[in-house]
Amino acid sequence: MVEAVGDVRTERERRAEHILDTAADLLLRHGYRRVTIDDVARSAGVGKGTLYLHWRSREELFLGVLLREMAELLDELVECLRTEPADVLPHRMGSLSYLAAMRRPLTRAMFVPDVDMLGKLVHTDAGQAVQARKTQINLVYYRTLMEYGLVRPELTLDQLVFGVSATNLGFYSATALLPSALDISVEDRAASLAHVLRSAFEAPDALDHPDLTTVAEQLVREYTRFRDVCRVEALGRGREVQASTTKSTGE
Amino acid sequence: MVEAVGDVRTERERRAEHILDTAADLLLRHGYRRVTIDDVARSAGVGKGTLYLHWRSREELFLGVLLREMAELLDELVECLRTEPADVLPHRMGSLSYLAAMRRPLTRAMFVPDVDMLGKLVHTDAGQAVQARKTQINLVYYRTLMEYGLVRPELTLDQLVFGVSATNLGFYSATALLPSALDISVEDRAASLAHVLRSAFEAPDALDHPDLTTVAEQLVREYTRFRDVCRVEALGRGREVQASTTKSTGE
DNA sequence: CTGATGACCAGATTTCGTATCTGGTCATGT
DNA sequence: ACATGACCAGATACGAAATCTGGTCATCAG
Repeated sequence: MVEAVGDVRTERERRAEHILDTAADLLLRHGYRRVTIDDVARSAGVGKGTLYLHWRSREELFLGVLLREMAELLDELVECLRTEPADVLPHRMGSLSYLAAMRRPLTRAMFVPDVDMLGKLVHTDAGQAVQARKTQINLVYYRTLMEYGLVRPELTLDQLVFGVSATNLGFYSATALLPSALDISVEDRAASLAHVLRSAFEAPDALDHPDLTTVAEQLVREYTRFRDVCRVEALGRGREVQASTTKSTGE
Repeated sequence: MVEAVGDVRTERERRAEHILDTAADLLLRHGYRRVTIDDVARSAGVGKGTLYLHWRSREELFLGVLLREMAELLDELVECLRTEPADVLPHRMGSLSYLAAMRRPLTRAMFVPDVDMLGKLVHTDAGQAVQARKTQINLVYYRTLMEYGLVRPELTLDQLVFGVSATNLGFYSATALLPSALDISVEDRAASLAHVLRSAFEAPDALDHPDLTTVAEQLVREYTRFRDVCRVEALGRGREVQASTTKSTGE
């Protein structure tokens, strides 16, 4: 087993971050379809092969960009939860997520979805895997809310998950699909979403719930963990050193 | 002016309906992209030119199919409203519409939207015009509800329109975009939509409102009128007899 | 004379072979 | 040990020729 020197590891990370910065910039300016590996390498000032030292394919590289974006978004949410525990409530979480996602072009494109910017990226198998992850963390969220009685007691978990997901989907898609949505400010749209989520899914007395802080802390823990996973995966595993020739038995 | 014998007019209509039947069948089986004007004419057993006696273009013909489908859907809703005035309430209307739309492959494709079946049809200018019509009739519906105090009093018309539209959009899109939606029956999805619409937009005492029957009747009138417009437009205006050469002054 | 028809045409679409581009590898250099 | 860019196969873009199809209208039937 190799215990690398701290410096080396950090250097790798810095480079990976820099490449992601470049890729994000190009992605934003030209769209997934038009940005080539060579473009990214040249703009980042590294050799093309170097990219493959971090990510196994073009797809993984750009997925890394998206993952890092998600991580930043999670950071924002965690920050909110820390300063204001009541933000765990579905209607607060919902509108905060909506606003945060809409503020960032890349996440907005991801949710809307902007086919011109991200193209087929989200529809690849790896892209679906990311979506699945998001679903998974959401499930944790819903389950926790339910456990602590913050949602309407008459709802089953399935009903909650489907209902909230469908509702959110509608508001996210509205930007692109409802022409009338353009006449309404983002804030008003977020407020509308909050209203729907609160009245349809939130327990009436949720705001006065005694365990609000506990739930918030628990969610902060979960989200932080998930954010870290996203961060790490964003930087790429590179080509796993596969002991092919030498049967290195751990030395 | 020509007052045609009743028979002739009916004959025209019968033919138009028959052509629409054929077109609908082909549309369902092969999709908009693949069905040609010749296919429809041949299958319907009429000359190609005959189609242009009813519709000005291929696009209008297939839009006719959709319009007739919408008319049938409206018929269903009107029937519900007649037998049960309480169905005017947003949550009832919402789930009834959802169920009716999902039951019919063509309307489902229209709402979902199934890009393979309808292709670019809905995105043409004429297609957008149909959408605009739908928006318009919806506006009438919302305005009426508001006028009679059947929706939450704190909501403005804009908030109501946007909120309900976005919510609906989410549930309609869920079929295609949320993988988890497939594990839930159509009825349960409709029930979920109803729950959201009721709790978010409906006045708490709406069910006991004294004017429910009046509102239902008014809506029946509006919807019937709209349905008739759809029916007529579905059969096509054909080439308007444009007195070009002869200045026919009624003779 | 009215109304239906299908041969006809221009423009759109598809096909298919060629040329270019690009993701990914790896021998080489540092 | 690690970074690099020349290199290659397969994907993609391109373009011209061939085919198809929406729409028209001269012609014909009743």
